[in-house]
Amino acid sequence: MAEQLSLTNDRKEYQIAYEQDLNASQLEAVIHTKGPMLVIAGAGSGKTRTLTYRVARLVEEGISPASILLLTFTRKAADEMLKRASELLDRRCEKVSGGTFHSFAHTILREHASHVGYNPRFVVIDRPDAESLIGMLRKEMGLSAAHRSFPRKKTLANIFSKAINKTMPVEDVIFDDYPHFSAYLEGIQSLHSEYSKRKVQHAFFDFDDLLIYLRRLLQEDSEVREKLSEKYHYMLVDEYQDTNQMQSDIICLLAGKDKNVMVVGDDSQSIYAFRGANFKNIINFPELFPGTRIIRLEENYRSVQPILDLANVIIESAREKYTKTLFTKNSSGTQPVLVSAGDENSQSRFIVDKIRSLGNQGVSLDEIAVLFRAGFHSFDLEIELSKLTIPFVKVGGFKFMEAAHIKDVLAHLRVILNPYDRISWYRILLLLEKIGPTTAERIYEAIQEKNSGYSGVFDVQPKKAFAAGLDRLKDFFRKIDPITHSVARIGGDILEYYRPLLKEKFDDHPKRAKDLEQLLTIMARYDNLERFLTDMALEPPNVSIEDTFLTEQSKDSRLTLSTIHSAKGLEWHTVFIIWALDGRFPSSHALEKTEDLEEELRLMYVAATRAKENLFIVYPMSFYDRNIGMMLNRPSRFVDGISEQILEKQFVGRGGAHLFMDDFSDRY
DNA sequence: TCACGGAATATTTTT
DNA sequence: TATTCCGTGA
Repeated sequence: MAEQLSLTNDRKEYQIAYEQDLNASQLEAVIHTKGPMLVIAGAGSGKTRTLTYRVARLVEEGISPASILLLTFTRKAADEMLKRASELLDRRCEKVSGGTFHSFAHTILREHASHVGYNPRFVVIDRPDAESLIGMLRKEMGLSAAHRSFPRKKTLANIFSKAINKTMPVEDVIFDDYPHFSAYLEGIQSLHSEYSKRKVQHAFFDFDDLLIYLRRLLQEDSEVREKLSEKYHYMLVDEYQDTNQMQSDIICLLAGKDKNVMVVGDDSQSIYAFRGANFKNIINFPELFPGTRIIRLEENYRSVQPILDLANVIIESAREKYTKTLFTKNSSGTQPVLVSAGDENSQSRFIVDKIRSLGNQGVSLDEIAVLFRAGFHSFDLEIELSKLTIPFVKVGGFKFMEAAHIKDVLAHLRVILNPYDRISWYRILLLLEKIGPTTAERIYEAIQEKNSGYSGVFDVQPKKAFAAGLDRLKDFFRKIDPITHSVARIGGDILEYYRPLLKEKFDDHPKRAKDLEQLLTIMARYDNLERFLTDMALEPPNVSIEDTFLTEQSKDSRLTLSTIHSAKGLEWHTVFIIWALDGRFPSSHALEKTEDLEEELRLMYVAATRAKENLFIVYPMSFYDRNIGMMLNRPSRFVDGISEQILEKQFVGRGGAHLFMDDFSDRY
């Protein structure tokens, strides 16, 4: 404390007017210098602002930017904060190390992987890659043939990842979350160990491995650990409620002796427990770091009071939490409404009608969002919106990097760097006419036998059926030279080779060809192939496929459809939450376990606190869910029975009031 | 062995 | 909506 005072007294002149720009609690967090600190930041309480100012403050105090490490969950978040800090202060802030846990792990491991016995030339594989590897193994091991309902590869990847992230054996994950697969326990376990083995063989690191290996490195190599904790003398961690055990361990290991760790989060907004996040990390932090200063940010700068009142009521029933009550100085505003619609379609039509009248009041489409529990909940609404040609974006939908055609192109690049990459060879070979899994396997083996990198493919003797296709592939590989050719040049060659295949494979090839052009522009920014591929896995450009296709003007005014998960941290003038039907939200999957139900509750809280001015919570009055064979007809338990004073009730009949839909399309 | 078609299926997913 | 999976015929 004394030290801190002297610091502030010594240098009275600051470029930034901290006292003016921040409220009392924010200021307290920002000027804190030494020792651990936990900031409990309620929704809309200026969390990002606080982090940004603190980065600037540390730099202004004379701390070297390179010794500050800012860890976030998305690259975008880190970039954004550092950019803002630079605008506040000066360009020194750009030198702060910032990024995701995964990209940080990647950087460290590239340098030190060999210290713990790993191949430093590892390849980072993303989720779909991991899934296809699992899919291949499942087939090889004959598991799907033996049992009709053996889990799908996607499910398997989920199970494996969950086991890692929750630090649990696979067995327990199945027992807890997938009891219906317990009959296949043995098969799943042997598949899992095979998967781990193959990853090591191929030097594949999946996302989880990055964290595991980093932790292991820090645990086992004290020299590296000390070097790093010396280097990153100040750590700031965002969204701490969504960290898992591994991430918390990593922070502890890095904290060094001064423990200048600031973590920021909101336990009430923890919504990733299903994949291993442990919101108790936030509650345990002060125990882990004795002497932690705890600061609460409770003043909300986003929503009107009636919305906060509802949010506070919703979260009140959470069992384990840091208590905080959001308030705002903005006390006016309209009440949130619970809307009961006839059926799914009248729910959709209610939204459409409401959007129309909001449009008349001058609220543009990009200020409105429709939020839901699961991706497919918006299908009916999407149809309705398309009918009326109302432009919308669905976020959390298809990712640019995960599209088949993009992955096809990347596969060609990957085998150049890593000729053992079985996933990519399969992908490349299966594109060719008359080559199926069996043939692909044979060719792959033949390539490996030569042990001469990707040029092993030159010696493969093709059968007549696929000779033409394979010859084209060989020609392509002969043409390139990874040493002298630029990334973009190789990319160009791939495209030339791939275009005919693209036309064969996809009906919508013109659209996809455009995506590929875009990919080529991205490649042009890289001079290192390895770098490019890693970035594509770890920090893919955040464009959805449709985005590349839209004109600039239609981009600025589109309605947002989003899962609640993808809406975290965002805000809109008007928010609709649809399918607020008990059994859908909370999901019927979550009804059995208290923790699961609690997470659903927090999800509702997150959804509600996205709204600035208007909040509509909508549900169809009755809906038959064939999966559980039940009629759902009660509103979500999280909003049912809340008094009219907090939550107004409305009814919309079947069909809705639908008068002026013809001329609607002209309006946007 | 491969290609194709149709049916079944689906919680959420920053990396 | 869009994938994934399986059965069928060539």
